[in-house]
Amino acid sequence: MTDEASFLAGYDPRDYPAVAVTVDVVALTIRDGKLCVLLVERGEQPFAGRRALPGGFVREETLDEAARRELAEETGLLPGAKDLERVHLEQLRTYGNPGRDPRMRVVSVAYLAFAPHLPEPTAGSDAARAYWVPVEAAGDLAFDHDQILAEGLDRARDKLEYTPLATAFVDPEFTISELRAVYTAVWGEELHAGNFHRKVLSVPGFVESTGETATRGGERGGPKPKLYRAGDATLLHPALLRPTREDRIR
Amino acid sequence: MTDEASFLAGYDPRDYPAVAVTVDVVALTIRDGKLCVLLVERGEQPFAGRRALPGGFVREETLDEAARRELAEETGLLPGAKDLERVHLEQLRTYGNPGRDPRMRVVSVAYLAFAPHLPEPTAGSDAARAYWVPVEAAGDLAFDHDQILAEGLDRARDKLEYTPLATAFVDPEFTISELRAVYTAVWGEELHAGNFHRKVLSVPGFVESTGETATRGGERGGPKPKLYRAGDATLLHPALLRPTREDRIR
DNA sequence: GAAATAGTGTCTGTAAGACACTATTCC
DNA sequence: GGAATAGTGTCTTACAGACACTATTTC
Repeated sequence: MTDEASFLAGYDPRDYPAVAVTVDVVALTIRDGKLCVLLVERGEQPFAGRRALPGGFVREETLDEAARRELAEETGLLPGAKDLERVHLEQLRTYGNPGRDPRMRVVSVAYLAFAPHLPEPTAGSDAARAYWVPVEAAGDLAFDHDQILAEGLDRARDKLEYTPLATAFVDPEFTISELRAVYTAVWGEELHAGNFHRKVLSVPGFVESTGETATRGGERGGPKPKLYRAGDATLLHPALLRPTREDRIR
Repeated sequence: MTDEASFLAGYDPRDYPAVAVTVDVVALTIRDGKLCVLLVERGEQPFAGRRALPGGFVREETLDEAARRELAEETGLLPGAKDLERVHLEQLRTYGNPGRDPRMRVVSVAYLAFAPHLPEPTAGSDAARAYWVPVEAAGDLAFDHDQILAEGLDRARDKLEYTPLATAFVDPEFTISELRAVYTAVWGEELHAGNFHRKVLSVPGFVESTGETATRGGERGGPKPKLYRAGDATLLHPALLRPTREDRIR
């Protein structure tokens, strides 16, 4: 019993306690100036009728592919659609406490998705029960999804500081004000417009000018702003730190 | 078929492709001024004889517990030992590409462990083939463990900047020089002793003085340094940034 | 015209890094 | 004594945040 075949035989999955692997997606976008998360209303037990993060079982695919597929199914976007390709996806954390799903042992790999304004998902059949909910109104989710959402929000807030993630929430061409609106929506804090403007332009590779100007000013007045697109930086240096809160340190 | 029992029945694990869930641990420590990782020599197929990260199947336990148990088994430390409790453990990332294990679909939750100098693991039977290896000599591992190790090292280097993680690598009472030695070992860069000293003391909650002084100076001379212990900060503010390297930004 | 916004100028306090220097200890 | 280290002082430069101000645009 030393050849490889015997070891392969020795690892019959039925020898081990059954574990299911799922992906759950914390998909964030900004609608009407508010940070929103994509939720689905569960039609099945357990937690039937409760809201939950979109997710499902992993198939013969990578974990990343599973997350993007689930997101496509729940938003009603076609796999391969331009909108979907622009969605930034990254792994958040894996949740696997025994008992987190009453049916069986389920280990869930949570993903974080950042999207510019996607259409309201009403088209596809799978997506019929999915909708965007402002994060402050997104409590009381099924399973341990409250915790997953909370950690996803923390991660998103952190990453705005030291990565150009905010550009994933806006159109390919954007104004500095639109970018600032992302920060205020995600952080829930007002930022000084003038200082923010200078700061963004001073960070190498954060944004680059398109040379163009918007066709009109703001709805309530103001000059036509210049347009920018995302630069080639993957890290912001120096970082764009949010106002320090003592309680984040201890 | 609308009651919960029928749904539970509907989720018989044998309806789904078999997936195994494991934990793998990137355990880091500093020995002789070098950053080292705990590796095991595999005795079984696949990859028999190759070095790999310690790990194993998840049982009826949380993922965190599984990681700590695996670490205990491979280091030969007793579960519950003081040394083991002082090890800082955190989840790194989950790896689940199809084909990463030739036997079957294996999804591995990788953990990062930071330990002060643990004994060389020669005692227990499981630990007989485990040893600490300087990270620069730790290439060519089994499975996708090279990638896991690389991402673990990246994470460790990042976390030294903005968390008091370095204190997890030293004894409960330590000198500023010992702390600096952690930074130089993990970052692989020399740091200016004077500026480092002042910086560490200026960050609120990073270290606190014990009031004591070491019983003797350095091996090659120098005054008796003061002793410190870890403070109550969970984030360093302002952060202790490593010398900026352009290539980390793009 | 009134109100709002884009973008810039300036000042202040804090922090990082370079360099210098003293005092102390080990060999 | 010689060499290494602990710890502090000082100077320069960079940056964050506060505040002010002008120019431009919408209603």
